[in-house]
Amino acid sequence: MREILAPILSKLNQLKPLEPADKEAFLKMPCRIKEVDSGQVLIDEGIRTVNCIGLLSGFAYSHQILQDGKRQIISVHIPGDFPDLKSAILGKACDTLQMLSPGRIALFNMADVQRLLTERPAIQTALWRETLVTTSIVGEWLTNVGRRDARGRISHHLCEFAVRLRFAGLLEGNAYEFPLTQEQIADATGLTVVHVNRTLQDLRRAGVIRTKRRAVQIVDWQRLVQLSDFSPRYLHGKSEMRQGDRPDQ
Amino acid sequence: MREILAPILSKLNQLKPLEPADKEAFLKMPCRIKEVDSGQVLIDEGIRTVNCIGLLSGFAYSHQILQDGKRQIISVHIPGDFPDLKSAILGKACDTLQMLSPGRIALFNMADVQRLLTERPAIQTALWRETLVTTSIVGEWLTNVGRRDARGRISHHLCEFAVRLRFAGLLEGNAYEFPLTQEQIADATGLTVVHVNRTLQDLRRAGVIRTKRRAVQIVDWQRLVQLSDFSPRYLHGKSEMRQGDRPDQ
DNA sequence: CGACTGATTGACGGGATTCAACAACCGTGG
DNA sequence: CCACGGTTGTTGAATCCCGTCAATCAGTCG
Repeated sequence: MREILAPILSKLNQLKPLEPADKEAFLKMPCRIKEVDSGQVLIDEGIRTVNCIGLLSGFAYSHQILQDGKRQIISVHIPGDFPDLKSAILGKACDTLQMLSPGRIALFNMADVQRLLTERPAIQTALWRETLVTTSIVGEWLTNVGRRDARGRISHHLCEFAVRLRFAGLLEGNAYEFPLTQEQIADATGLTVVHVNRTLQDLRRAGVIRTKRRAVQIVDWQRLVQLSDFSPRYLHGKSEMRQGDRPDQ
Repeated sequence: MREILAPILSKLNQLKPLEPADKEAFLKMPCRIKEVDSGQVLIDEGIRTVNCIGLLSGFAYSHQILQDGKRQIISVHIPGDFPDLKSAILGKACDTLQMLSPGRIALFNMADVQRLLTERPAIQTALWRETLVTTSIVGEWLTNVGRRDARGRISHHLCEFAVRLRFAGLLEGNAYEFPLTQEQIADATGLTVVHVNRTLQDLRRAGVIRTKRRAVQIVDWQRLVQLSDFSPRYLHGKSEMRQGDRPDQ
């Protein structure tokens, strides 16, 4: 029953091994399933949040907008994530959560979640760890934007996304759907669209990647890793992929 | 008794109101107090952590170093913080924690902390919230580095630091000790030392700030806020300072 | 006093931005 | 089926913010 929640449960279980009773308690929690469109706003900045969202399919992103209209993407969420956990626990959203692609979400009532957390400490630990891994990723993005050039920044994002998908069991080969437009890549990397465009061409010409619409194929994983100084340590994935490992192995 | 732990307890209590029993349980937890030097490394990248650190006095920072020697500072910690909570809960450090100034820390055994967390859920919530506020701050730094120019980035840091000190009860007037050297400011803002130096001169010449050694005096708070598009919302401080408020009011 | 760290300055170069088009691609509807 | 409008991707030229290199100055401490 409730197999639709499988991606979430599987992720929680990766973060902290759950006992059958934990899983049962989680699955018994009331929730509403909702189909959402690409571009749909799930949580808006400044909103008081009463629900907690689990992402079942599709991709989402959190971003902030400055007064002068500039935008920064803070994180990208993949199926299995709780993209607004921060807002939910702190009770106040300070960035906007929006879908990158059509998808499906599960809505939980915060009161139910709070009860679950006290009754099943393992689940609280799992969720806490999820927020910590998120912190870790944001920190890595900060390093990315602060200390790498355009090639490195974009390469790093491509690596990270591949490995995250892989940890979540959503990537088999070396090609995947990369749900960001060039403008969104720009807003995630602190660059401009124009420069992202040129840098992507650069990477293609160098034979490192191939792109087709929203799909990316990694041709030379080693080089991509080298260009971006990528090491998956910070993702705290269970399978402990070593640097230099290819995502398709 | 154990008044030395006051800064930590007070911060926890701000994040989540604690009952006397919570405070008592916290204070009864065994801990070791340690004086630390400026520059001392508390946790190194890649280390498995068995202790949990509370910062009692002085300032610390977390940073990552890339292969080519470039460095990015991820966060600055002030008294009352648990600067390595992430590493402690995830069990593995992926950045380096180092003192910015001489100070004093409290060392707790992770096993004791884990026990406390299950016995006193309010404390777990408080600590969880602390990690969430940290995430929030790192996200704001990301926006800072990704989407603001040098003036904005440095101004933003000055604002943030002032408000954080204020929330922690460590700032009365409009002047404070800013524990970062220009090189460290550069590593926090994704700039170079040279450019930080020129930008600081710029801010001084414009009559926005005054600096003397490691001390900063904010002359024109309004302008500093405007330059950096600063809004303290993301700090989730208890006193809900509105934008435009001056730190000395 | 020397040695060291941190702050400052100048000249020069380059990676990234800006502005302003244009092309390709998409789903939609006549 | 193709015309059409909107989004996304692509290109070129000029500009600039910031980086690089290298040297000097100022303060601190043993």
